[in-house]
Formats: sequence, structure tokens, C-alpha cells
Amino acid sequence: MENKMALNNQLCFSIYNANRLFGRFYQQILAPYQLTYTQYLVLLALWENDQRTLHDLGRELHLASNTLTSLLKRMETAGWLVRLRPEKDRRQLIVQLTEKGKTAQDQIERDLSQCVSENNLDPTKYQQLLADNEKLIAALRGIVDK
Amino acid sequence: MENKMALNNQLCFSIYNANRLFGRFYQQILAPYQLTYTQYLVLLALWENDQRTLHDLGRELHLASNTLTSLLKRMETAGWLVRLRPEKDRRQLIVQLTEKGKTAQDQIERDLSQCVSENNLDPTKYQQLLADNEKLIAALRGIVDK
DNA sequence: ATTGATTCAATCTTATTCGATTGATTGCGA
DNA sequence: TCGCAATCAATCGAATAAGATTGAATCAAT
Repeated sequence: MENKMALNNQLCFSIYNANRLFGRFYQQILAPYQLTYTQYLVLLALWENDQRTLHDLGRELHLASNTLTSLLKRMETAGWLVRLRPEKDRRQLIVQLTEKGKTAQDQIERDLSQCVSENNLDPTKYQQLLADNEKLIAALRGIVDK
Repeated sequence: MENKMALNNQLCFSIYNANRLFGRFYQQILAPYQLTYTQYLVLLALWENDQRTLHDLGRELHLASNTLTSLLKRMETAGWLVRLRPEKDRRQLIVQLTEKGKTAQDQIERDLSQCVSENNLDPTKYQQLLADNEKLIAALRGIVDK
């Protein structure tokens, strides 16, 4: 090991690059849908649990209203979802998928699995890296979350 | 495995979260220096090789002028570096650390190693995760780079 | 030497992130 | 009920990212 502080020995830099590359990877797949990477993450969350509040969505994505408000407005304009004010508490905002948002799931998952199989990504390594990353995240959360 | 497409089974989401947490982690350490995470990456690159062109810096950081130009201008304003037009090719931009930029290295590295040791991050796991992540990056580059 | 292609940083626009504040709405205690 | 605290989404400002274009400077081939 030459230099411990060298850029290429920094895990943060490695994660930084991996994140940007995932962005480009999904951009290729999502281009036909005019969806961004973050917007796709919102759809993933809604495909699991539809009709939830901005607050609840933000809890899963670790995003607050400063990011989500404009993100969701753009997705509403694009027709993926609708934003509703519930009568019982008009401070809240309910996010609900449209038909377009619901039906896109099948096609996008097909596009993705095709791309993954074409590129021979090893499922075992994928799961191992995911598990290790989650441990890192837990450690980081222990440090940064007050 | 319940749902392969669930948000929490997505490696991209795990990387996305890890990246944001690293941002917050470094933000804590870098706050006294008024440096952002990305600006710290620029300093790391310059501590290894000072006096290089924007182009060369961008090759290592995988960033182009659209991101680097304003980033470097802010860092020049803050006194970390100077931006110079070389006589021999005035299209280029040379980036050079100031004394402030050079001398900050020791203190920041001390702050970092202290924070790492306080939080018992395992160096072996760190290296393993780094190596695995680099493999992922290589695979992703194979897909997204034309 | 002049034109035409190439190489650069800079600029512009759009989309996140995120700390901080604002303002509307609700709930709760006196 | 009256007022204060708490809870929300929305807004604001700054800093990345990144595709696309621009314009200056250089190089190459006539």
C-alpha cells in the first residue's frame, strides 16, 4: 500500500463513483420513460406501498420535503402520480400512482432484467456486496445520526 | 427473499444511501474548514499531484468542465488554490494549490484518522469492501461507457 | 499563410441534495 | 375557547452533476 490517503484508496470515492455509474446505468434503461434515477427510486417505493404520505415516502428514501416536493411535482406533471390533500389532515400530502405509474412497473422490470442478464452480473456477488454495504451504512449512520 | 425488486434489495439504493452518508460524515469533519465533500475530493487529488490541468484533474475525478469550472472558482475564492492560464496553451487551465491548500492536508488527515479510530472502523473490512466496490465499478463501466 | 477540424474551458439548463426558514394546519393544555 | 406548541409541506439558497452548446485557441493540411 503506497499512500493510505490516495484518492483511489478512499472508500468514499469508490462509493461516489459507483453511485454516479448507477445513475448512468439506470439513465440508459430509463431514457425511453423520461425518468431520472431518483424518480425511479420513488416509483420503486410506491410500487411496494402506494397511497402514502410524502412524510412516509421520505422516511423510506431518507429524503425530506426540501427534496421531495419538487421531485413529486415533476413526476405529477409527467403523469406518473397524483398529489392529494387528505380532508382529515390538510397539512399532509398523499402520493398516489396513476395508471401510467402502475402499468410501467412490468415493462421497466423486464427491461432491467434483460439488461442484467445481457451483462452477466453475478447474483451471488450482488447479494454479498449489498450485505456488506448495508453494514457500512449502519456504521455510518451510527456516526452521523446524532 | 420476498421481493427481488423491493427498494431495500436494490444495490443501487444501498450505494445511493452510502454515498449520501459519506457526504454527511465528511461534512462533519470538514465543517471547520468550510469545505464540501466534493471540494475535499479535489484537494485529495491535488495533494497527490499538484499543478495539473482541469482536464487532467477531471480525468481522475471523472468530472468535466461543466462541474469543475464553478467548483474550482469557488475553491479559488476560498483561497485553496489558484487558476492559471499557461502561456504555451491558453485554452488550458492549470490548477495549483496555495499555501493554505497545501498546509491543510496534515490537519485534515489528523482530524480524519482521529474520527476513524474513535468509531472503530475495521481496516480489513474497509479494504475488502473497497476491493469489491472497485469490481462493481469495473463492471458498471463496462456497461455504461459506450 | 489560410482554412478547417480539433481541443479546451466556460456557459446554460435541468435535476437533485440539503440546511434553514416559512406558513398553514392541527392538537393540546389551561 | 384561547393560545401555544407541534407537525406538516413548501420555499429559499447554495453546491453539485451532467447533457448540450459556445467560443476561443491551437493544430494540421493544404
